[in-house]
Amino acid sequence: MEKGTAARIERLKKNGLRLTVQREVILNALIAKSNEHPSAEDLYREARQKCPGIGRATVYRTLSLFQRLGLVRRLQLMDGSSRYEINGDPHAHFICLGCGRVFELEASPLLGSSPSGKQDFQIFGYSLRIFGLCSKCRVQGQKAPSFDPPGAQVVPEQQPFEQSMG
Amino acid sequence: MEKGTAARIERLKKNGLRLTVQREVILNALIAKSNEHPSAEDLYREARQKCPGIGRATVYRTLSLFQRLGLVRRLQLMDGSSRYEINGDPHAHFICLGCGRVFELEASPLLGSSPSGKQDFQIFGYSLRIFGLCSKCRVQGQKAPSFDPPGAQVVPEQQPFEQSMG
DNA sequence: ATTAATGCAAATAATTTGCAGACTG
DNA sequence: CAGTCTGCAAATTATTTGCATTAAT
Repeated sequence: MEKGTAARIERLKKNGLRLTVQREVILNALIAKSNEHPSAEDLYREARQKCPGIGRATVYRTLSLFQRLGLVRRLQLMDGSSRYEINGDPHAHFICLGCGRVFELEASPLLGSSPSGKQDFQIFGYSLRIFGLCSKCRVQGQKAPSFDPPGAQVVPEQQPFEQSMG
Repeated sequence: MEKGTAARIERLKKNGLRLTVQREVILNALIAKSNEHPSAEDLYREARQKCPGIGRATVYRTLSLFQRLGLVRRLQLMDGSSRYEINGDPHAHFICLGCGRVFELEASPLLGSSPSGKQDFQIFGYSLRIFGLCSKCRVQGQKAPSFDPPGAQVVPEQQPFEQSMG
């Protein structure tokens, strides 16, 4: 059994949910691949290795369940697709617009104070995604693309455009 | 012509793109509805008022174009759907898990320092979404739901589950 | 035994694409 | 005019759902 599996299965049982082969296989796939931030499809393919008859619907249902249990966290990419990771400490993500890889930023570089007591809102959680180019995708000495000013959430597609207002 | 339209149309022309009725209508719909954070479908319906023959494909293509031009910003909700807003100053969003409304947090309460010089990454932009309940959706005196610890990106669905590891 | 969970296939939903014709510069 | 844009409809993609069957407790 993979590391960390036991406590998580506990959480299933505590809620009167059943432990099935499929759930265990998906959980283990998640644990094994968490830092690769797999898609549902990735997990489906991985799960199939151990459990060939498993269906996509089960993977989606299980991921949704795990999410509600707080076992996994869903991360949405800019293209609308979703990636999953085991729910550990909250952290920010760096998403490379070049290769699409997701990096974890342990220290949450942007976070000054914790999110509480603001406005009239009751805050449960947050998602901080930082977009840019990783070292491999960044060509040395190349200047920052002009199409994507800080604050914009732009995915480059075909040719970048001129943006200056002047 | 709506306020702010002129400068934005400039940006179109600067890039050798054509100004069409459809683009102008969509731009104006965006300017008018920006703080409601409309969906593509919302904008499609709005655009239809002024331009009945417009097709959804045009709305999507135009939004994608405007995004690449830096005119609009796309915000993804937790259910995977997208909302759009005119690209002004970068700011955080508060997304109410109760009613689904999106609020702007001008001051970006979580942001301590600016995102630069970290790791090996070249940072273009970021997206900070905070999830919780707005004042209307929060029942006075009701305790925070147990299903969603800070850092998790969980949408409540049906019954919440117990999460404690103990 | 009960009743939740699964697999399949069909249904959704949101968005994208191919293409012939319409319109802008 | 030339080339960009549009509308339509069909195609994609990711995900959800209905239902009969299987399996966990």
